[in-house]
Amino acid sequence: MDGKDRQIVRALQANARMTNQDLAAAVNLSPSPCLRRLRNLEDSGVIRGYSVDVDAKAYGLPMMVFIRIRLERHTGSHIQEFEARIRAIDEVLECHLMTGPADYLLRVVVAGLDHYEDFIRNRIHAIGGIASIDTSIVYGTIKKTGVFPALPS
Amino acid sequence: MDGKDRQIVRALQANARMTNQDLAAAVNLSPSPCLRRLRNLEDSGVIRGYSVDVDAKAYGLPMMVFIRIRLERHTGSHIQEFEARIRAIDEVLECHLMTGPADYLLRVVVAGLDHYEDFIRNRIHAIGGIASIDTSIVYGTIKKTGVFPALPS
DNA sequence: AACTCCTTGGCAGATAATGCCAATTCTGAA
DNA sequence: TTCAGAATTGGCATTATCTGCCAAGGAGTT
Repeated sequence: MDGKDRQIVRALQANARMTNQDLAAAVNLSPSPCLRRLRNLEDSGVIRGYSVDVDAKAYGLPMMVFIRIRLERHTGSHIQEFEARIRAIDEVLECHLMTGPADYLLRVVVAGLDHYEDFIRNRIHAIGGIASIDTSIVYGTIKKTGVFPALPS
Repeated sequence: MDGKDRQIVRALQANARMTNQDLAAAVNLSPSPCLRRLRNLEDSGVIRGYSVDVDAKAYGLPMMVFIRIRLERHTGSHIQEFEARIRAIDEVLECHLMTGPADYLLRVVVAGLDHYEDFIRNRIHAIGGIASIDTSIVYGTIKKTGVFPALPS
């Protein structure tokens, strides 16, 4: 992982479907070594996968919610159980373990308030062992980028 | 935006660099109409762009932080100023306007505690008009997916 | 039933990906 | 400084993919 690899990463974060030729041009390499570096990044796990940024409202999921959750017990088995259940819920796009009063922060997308109520009642509360749930609904997104800041190479 | 478009979206969210032929096979279309649908989704803005999921630690940004910010004043000009300044900060990958006691939720990546202190002092506090800042450091990520839940087609 | 509109599938030329090999650059040691 | 070894690069040829065009199929309407 050197400066060139970081350049490749940032170029792809800005447009992951650019052709290898364009990518090579963007980072001042010829296509061959550029592709080899890319495969290395993929094989070594630095690049986890490629995704697409979709307008959730247009797709049919107009409501985005952040949820902070605190558990009643922090023993290993309760944590394992909770995390496994969370991973299995399709509406949960992200779940992070954090410092602070809440244990977890979840990012969730739903089709509306009805769907959200159903989600909380039948998916989250169904897990059990939850001490508190704190919901914040997203009004709007000021910024959303997948491009990392440049590092002093 | 019909069921087929949603299939295309989810397939690409799972692997945005798959070839059009593979995508077509995955959604039971031939390459031609599949590509046309894809171009439609791109041109209509449903697809905002393509990105790559990179291991931030391997890249050199081992620390991820969520920050909740409340403003002192909520007049239009203060809000515009704050949002414009936030958009210009490379370390801020996401910024959402939310319900609840905090106005904004930011997702930030930094190279370490020193970098974070510099970020708060010289980027965030420099904006002015901020009533409170509440930091939560991410210990680990339980789940992170770009794939939307399927909708009743 | 006939018409129209939208979507699809196949074909062909243009474009891009990728394995191989020689040439170059870089590194470390004498 | 000089040299040897290793890693990286660039070019080429083959293979695979993309993409515009046109005719065919299907759904909905009058």
